[in-house]
Amino acid sequence: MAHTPGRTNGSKPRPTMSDVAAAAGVSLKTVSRVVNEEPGVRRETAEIVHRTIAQLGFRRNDLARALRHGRRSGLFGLVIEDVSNPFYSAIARGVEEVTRRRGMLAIAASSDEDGERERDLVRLFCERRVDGLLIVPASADHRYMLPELRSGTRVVFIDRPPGKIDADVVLLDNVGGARIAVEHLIAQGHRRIAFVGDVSGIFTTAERLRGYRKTLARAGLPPDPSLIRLGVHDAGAAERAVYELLALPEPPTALFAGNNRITVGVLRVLARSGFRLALVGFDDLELGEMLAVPVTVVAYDAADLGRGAAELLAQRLAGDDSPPQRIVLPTALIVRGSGEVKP
Amino acid sequence: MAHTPGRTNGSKPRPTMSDVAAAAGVSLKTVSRVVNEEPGVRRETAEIVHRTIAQLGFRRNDLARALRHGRRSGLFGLVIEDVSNPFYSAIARGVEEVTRRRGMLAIAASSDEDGERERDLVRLFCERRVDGLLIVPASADHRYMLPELRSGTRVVFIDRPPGKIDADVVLLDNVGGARIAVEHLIAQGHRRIAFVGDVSGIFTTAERLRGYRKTLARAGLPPDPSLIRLGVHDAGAAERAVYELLALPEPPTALFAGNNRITVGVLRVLARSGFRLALVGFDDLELGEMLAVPVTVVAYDAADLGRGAAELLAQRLAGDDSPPQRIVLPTALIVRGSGEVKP
DNA sequence: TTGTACGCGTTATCAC
DNA sequence: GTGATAACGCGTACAA
Repeated sequence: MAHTPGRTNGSKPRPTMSDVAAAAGVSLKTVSRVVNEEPGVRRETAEIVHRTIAQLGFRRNDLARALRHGRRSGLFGLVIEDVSNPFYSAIARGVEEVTRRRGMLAIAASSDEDGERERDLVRLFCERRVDGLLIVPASADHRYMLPELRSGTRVVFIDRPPGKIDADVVLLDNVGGARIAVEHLIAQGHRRIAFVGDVSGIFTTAERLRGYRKTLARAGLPPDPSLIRLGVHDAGAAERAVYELLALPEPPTALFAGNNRITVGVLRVLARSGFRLALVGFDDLELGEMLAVPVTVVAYDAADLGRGAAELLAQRLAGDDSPPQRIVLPTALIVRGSGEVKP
Repeated sequence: MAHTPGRTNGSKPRPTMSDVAAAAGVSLKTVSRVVNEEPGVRRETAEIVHRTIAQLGFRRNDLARALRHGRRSGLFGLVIEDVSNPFYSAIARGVEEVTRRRGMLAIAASSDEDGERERDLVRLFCERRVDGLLIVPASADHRYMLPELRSGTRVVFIDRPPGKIDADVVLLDNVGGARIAVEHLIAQGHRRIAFVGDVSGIFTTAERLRGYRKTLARAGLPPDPSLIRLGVHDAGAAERAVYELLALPEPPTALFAGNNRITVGVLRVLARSGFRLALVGFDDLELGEMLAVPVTVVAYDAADLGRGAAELLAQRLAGDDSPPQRIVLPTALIVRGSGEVKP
């Protein structure tokens, strides 16, 4: 028996339009017309074709369809950090809402914050001829995709701007979010407010730090470098950072956590040690109101990031060639208790 | 200017193998050999071709590639209830781990628990000629996909068995999970244990209810229908159900929650009302240990569902034609406090 | 080692 | 209304 890679078992090959045409006693083109609901086919002829299609279990082959010159594949490629992370899966959901409305589909994959993996995925997606790319950047230099862009593949970046190329991007208002967080803590009477963040090379960290500094300055509070802890990558590191801060000669009375992982670390310390420390975190937490320490956070609609980016991408594919846009989505403070502790 | 749907702006069309061949001064087949790393090309020739490819920004077209008879598309189609739900996105992550290892990709989409949407997605996926389907069923009758199966598209079901067809499925040990939950509550001295679950038509609800009943019976505890509340679809409904239970002449002293949404509803009541009620929930909750009421749950690795199903699917595509399998993944009790309240 | 001819399943063109 | 035929970009078989 010959090796037929497509069919492992005794399955019949998929019927094609030709098969349908032969069985129905019409021409290939007539079947095509019926399948694509084009005009110019008599009712009865269409009837026969429809019956034959149902009988044979014919399914149009979108691969062959897209092969035709100039045709779109109807596919978006989505590169996110981790498909199973709620923040990113919310983005995926937002993208799906847009693709669904347009009868398209999206392929999502995880870069795991690895620039090389990001490039691999972009290559894979382009080999599949996705119409457009949606990327949460993991790499710092996106010139590698210039050839793709020249070939007509459009790209919109999400949550962080691209590196060394100019392209559309949909961002959060990181500076504004940091501002409302810090202003809230100042309004509670705090003067020594710490910031714990991820590595400063990450765009969102840098922006949130900028907002933190600017707000302190505007309030006339002196900056204190010992109150800033960067390079904190997970909840465990955040716990250690908090203990260090609390061990200072003049410890902070309030803390602004740069993302949800850090917030979790801080909460663990607060729950365990019983320290009184005001806390506002960036990113909402699921069940935030049901935690032992109900947590006050800077929140936003992550799905909106995906929706906005996908819609912008669709607009580009529809022919919009205006200069690259930078869309900034708002953030809001959700008050739950942890941020209202007095100094 | 003519309407060219593929290129909206002044972008060059993608170079093809022919373009590369022409530019490099070799034949199309030579380029093909180089691209696919086939033997039979001289070093220098390959060099030239590689250079030309880089220069032109050529990318192999996987659509055309898959069109060749018997070739695979290298695509899995994943139908889940909601891409942004942590339970399902964990499954997606598990699937991705398998596809990544094999150089494949997965298209995921949400059925939103709508049987018709599930069928639409299966149709879309088949039109794209995915090699296989991974489905968390939303519909009750899967005979509609028999034609696809006959054509060689393989399918593995996840979390719930298919309806009216025989096929591979990867499940959780729902009965066993219910058993350890109820046994745990019995061991704490409880005699009146309530069950709150979703509609009984859902496989997982029915199985967990079965495990609940069986365990009570084996322990010699009399069944009490008033302690069973079904058709509870969200956290709000769960809250109401709990209040009803607590208002009974002989209220329960313990409660087994059929899924995470219900657990959340119960927790809300407990946090607000201060009632003493032991609780074990099916499905883990994020930050379960940091909640005001640290919650004892029946947990499992959702990613394993996806991994297991995707691996089974790959095995089928590799030629395994043994009878349909039913893989059951274990569950485990995570003790955190809410389940250890005495009667 | 390299090249030619053809087929994959579909759509577009243009004839009937 | 309907149908023959040529693309689309690539892989296979076979010839050179």
